[in-house]
Amino acid sequence: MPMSQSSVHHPVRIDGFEARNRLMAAGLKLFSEHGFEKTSVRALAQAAQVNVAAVSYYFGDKAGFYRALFTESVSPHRTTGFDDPALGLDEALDRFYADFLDPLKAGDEIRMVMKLHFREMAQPTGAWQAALERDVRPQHKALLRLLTRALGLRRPDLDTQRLAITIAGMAVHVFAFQDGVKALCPLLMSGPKAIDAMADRLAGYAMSMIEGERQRRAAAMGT
Amino acid sequence: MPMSQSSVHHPVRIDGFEARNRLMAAGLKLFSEHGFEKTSVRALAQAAQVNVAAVSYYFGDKAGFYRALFTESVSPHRTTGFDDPALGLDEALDRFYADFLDPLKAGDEIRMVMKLHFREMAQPTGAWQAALERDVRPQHKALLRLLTRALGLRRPDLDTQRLAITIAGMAVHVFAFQDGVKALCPLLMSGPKAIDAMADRLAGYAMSMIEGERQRRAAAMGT
DNA sequence: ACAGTAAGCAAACGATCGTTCAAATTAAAA
DNA sequence: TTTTAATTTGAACGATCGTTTGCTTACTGT
Repeated sequence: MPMSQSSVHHPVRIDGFEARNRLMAAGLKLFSEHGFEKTSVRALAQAAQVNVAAVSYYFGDKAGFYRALFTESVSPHRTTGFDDPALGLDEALDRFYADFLDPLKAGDEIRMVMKLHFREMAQPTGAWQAALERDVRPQHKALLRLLTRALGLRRPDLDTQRLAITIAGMAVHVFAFQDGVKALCPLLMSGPKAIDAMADRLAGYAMSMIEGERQRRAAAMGT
Repeated sequence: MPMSQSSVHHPVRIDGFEARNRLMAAGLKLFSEHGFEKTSVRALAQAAQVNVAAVSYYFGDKAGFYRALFTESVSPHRTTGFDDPALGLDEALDRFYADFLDPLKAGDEIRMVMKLHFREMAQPTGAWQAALERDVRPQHKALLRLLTRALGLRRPDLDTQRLAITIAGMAVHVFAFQDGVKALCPLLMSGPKAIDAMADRLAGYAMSMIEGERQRRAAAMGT
């Protein structure tokens, strides 16, 4: 078994971590490209230029390797503080969508992490459920707070939930189906400026939706 | 090659087409549940109560079986005629979302077909690309026509594309991530009445978005 | 009645998979 | 230097996979 930290009395050599890191990089690439099943341990070892037994040596087994890769990867969604009461509703939504779509402009790594995550949604192995509770749920709650405040409610109800799910879903959609979007209209998601424009439009859509919901509630109140 | 006629006298032996149909049913269930890779030919044969060789016999090989299953399955999205110019915009959107979300209320079969399709999106094997051109593209064009008319344009531009993608995406989202939605808020998608309510809200959201886009265009025109 | 054919079946094949193991290698510790 | 432990290695194992192969059964047409 590999040691995880260098002890004072018995320092270990650091070469081992490099092999581990190379495996992680190769795993992110291959798993996100071909999925868990179609990626063999031998292909991983060859891509990382390590021995076949390295996966078992460092991660126990293939599934453990995948789990480590999934949990140790940077969380792709980093929309923070958009529900700050000091922000106006339009500012909050602008920040939300800008932060959410930002990884689309970034390099390969984050995009590969995203692909891993969305693969998990369609074929949950349990690793995704943990990520949902840790990453998604808090953002949903924050969005719920923002909407509850914007609609002048004391507590979120079912319609607030519907609105929150849909507002977040618009951003998730362009992430998950960017290949399909590119097939339908290639210009929409190509280049950082197109991404920014999309985020801007999404924020506008959300504003309209919230305003419409406000009117719908007022009308329902009247009857 | 299999040929088959129904026997009148001694229906002891199973008709060839029945074995094929049983394989299709089992394949839809297992493939949508566990994916292509994790579904073995032996598991398929056992579930369909046929011999292991039946898959090769009727479909050539496992991949051919999957392809046949994917293409012969009923197309899950059947939103038709929502872009009829005789319909009002609100009526058109109502019909669009109602038709789109309708399969969520239906039995297991359509739901399994949907799961197959969304699996394909995350891990395209080529079968999905064909379905996109055949099923998705026409609906996108129809939605584009509807929006072009609603916005008073002569031809759709990039912003019209963004609007169309997003409006359709709201419906796709609740389909593709219904498990995630259920994890976040179980009440939202449980039962036919909840589905109807969701479709109703989505139509309202889309109306608000279109109205907002109209105003944004008018404002942009003024500057 | 008898050939012809579609259908069903058990068994086996070759390939690939994930994993294990014992020996070899390396570098730090004593 | 010797000792010790972490790492690397190539080979092999057992299991499972998709597919093929003869062979038997059941039915049809003449």
